[in-house]
Amino acid sequence: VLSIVYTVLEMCEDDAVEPDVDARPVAGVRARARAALVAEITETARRHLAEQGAAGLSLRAIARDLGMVSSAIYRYFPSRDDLLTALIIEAYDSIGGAAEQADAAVADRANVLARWRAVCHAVRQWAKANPHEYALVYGSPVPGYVAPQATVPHATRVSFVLAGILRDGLRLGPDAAPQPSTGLLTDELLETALVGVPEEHAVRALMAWMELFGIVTFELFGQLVGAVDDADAFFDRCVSEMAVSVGLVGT
Amino acid sequence: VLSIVYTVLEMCEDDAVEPDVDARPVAGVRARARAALVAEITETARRHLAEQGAAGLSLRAIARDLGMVSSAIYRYFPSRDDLLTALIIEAYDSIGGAAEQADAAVADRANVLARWRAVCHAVRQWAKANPHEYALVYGSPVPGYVAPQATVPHATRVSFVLAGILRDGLRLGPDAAPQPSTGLLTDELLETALVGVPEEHAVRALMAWMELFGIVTFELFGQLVGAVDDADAFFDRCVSEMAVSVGLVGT
DNA sequence: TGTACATCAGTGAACGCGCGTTCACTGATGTAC
DNA sequence: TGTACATCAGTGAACGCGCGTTCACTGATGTAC
Repeated sequence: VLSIVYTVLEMCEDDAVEPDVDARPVAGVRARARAALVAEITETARRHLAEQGAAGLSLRAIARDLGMVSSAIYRYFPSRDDLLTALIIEAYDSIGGAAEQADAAVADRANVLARWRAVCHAVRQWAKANPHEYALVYGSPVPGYVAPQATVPHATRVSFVLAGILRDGLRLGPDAAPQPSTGLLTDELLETALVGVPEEHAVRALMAWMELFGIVTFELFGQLVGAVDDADAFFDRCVSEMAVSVGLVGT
Repeated sequence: VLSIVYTVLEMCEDDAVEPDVDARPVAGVRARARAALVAEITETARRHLAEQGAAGLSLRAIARDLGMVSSAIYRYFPSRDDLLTALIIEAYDSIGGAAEQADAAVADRANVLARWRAVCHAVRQWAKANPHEYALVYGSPVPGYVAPQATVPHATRVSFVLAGILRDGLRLGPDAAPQPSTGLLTDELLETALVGVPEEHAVRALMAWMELFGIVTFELFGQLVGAVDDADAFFDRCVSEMAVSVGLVGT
């Protein structure tokens, strides 16, 4: 079912990896036109998502916007759900990229507190700039839709950034030995993102991660109205508190 | 617009407050039939919500279930949004009631840790038992719908329970003097739920509140798949950690 | 290099379904004199 | 107590709109000999 999506990803990579695409202009004219249209459809869908949310996403409306007939979309996406999957992956990559960029922008790699703060603020900024994309991936599940396994690596990018900062803060090299299984967390987690992190810190790391998204979600979905005056300052304060509880700075 | 909802609430109260309703059987036969039907509609809507989520909520389907014509619903609810409002209020009251009950069930009122844990677990249990209701109030906003002011008091019930426990833990009487405004939190909050709570504790209380719902949301919406093995034990551990960070128990 | 065939993009019509809301109307229930 | 009138519940048809998906088809683009 997802073959199209994979095809798209492959094509995008092809475009990026193959610089001399003009050297063979004959072959793949159709393929390139196809890739361009897939991109155009996804982009239009992304715009509709941003404007009206996932519920208002309609193949017909997208086709209308592109000046084509609705059935033509089926040449590129086998169904609405596959288009949704493409958008979900895009959203995860977008927020994940924002987090990675914010982390990388801190020159002093040893300043884990600055990196932590940068990433948290980047997540919040991204969410505020893309509320519907955020709701698509971190809000209520779309009814009747189950995210395919292919989305997972994209979904974990933010957590890997945060975990990396924590590991740097704890001075754990990439060769750290995995901690014994705690029963609470999966071996998968303890052997990848949180490898070498003691259980106590691992749990608190997960908590801070959920807290970060809990705060962003509550602010974005309007649950803080009437409770918080200065949302920016409040969030900054929360980020600092979380940095302490996660062990990045001493109390 | 919400007059119907108010009418419903009034009626329900009337039924509860007035025990000798049979003493005046003539007057209000129509009114009682009306109240019964409003209740039936809301109940059917609640069932549909539980089964298919807010997106699948349709006046026509509800009318069909009740064996009446779709336009008849408009005798009781002026629009779909008003029905949604009724459901939102019901959901908030349901989870709020669950929290209050869990708190009240702890006999030893001085054992604030036990009360804290009981309420947190009640919130999670309610969410797991009523995922669509939870998503309705704590998930993505329903597109095109803005919650009227009337929902606010129902929405705050859980937070009042948690705040009450915190205030008991800090041994603050009901006559505590409000703390000076911090600039972060609203005066409204500092003068009601968190009256007398020092700013440091107030911020951490809000954080724990958001964290609680962040955890429940992530678990419910599937974000923890692959990271957590024993969800029950993990949640319990989180609740204990939060109790510490909020100042209910010493480290 | 030219031709025959296969592949593919896009069309247009249709299927079958759903929805919220309005409106004129019938009949029953309550109310005032 | 009985009658005239007003209120209200529920009907049935209609408006106007949307959607995802299928299918037979045309015409253009690529491919193999």
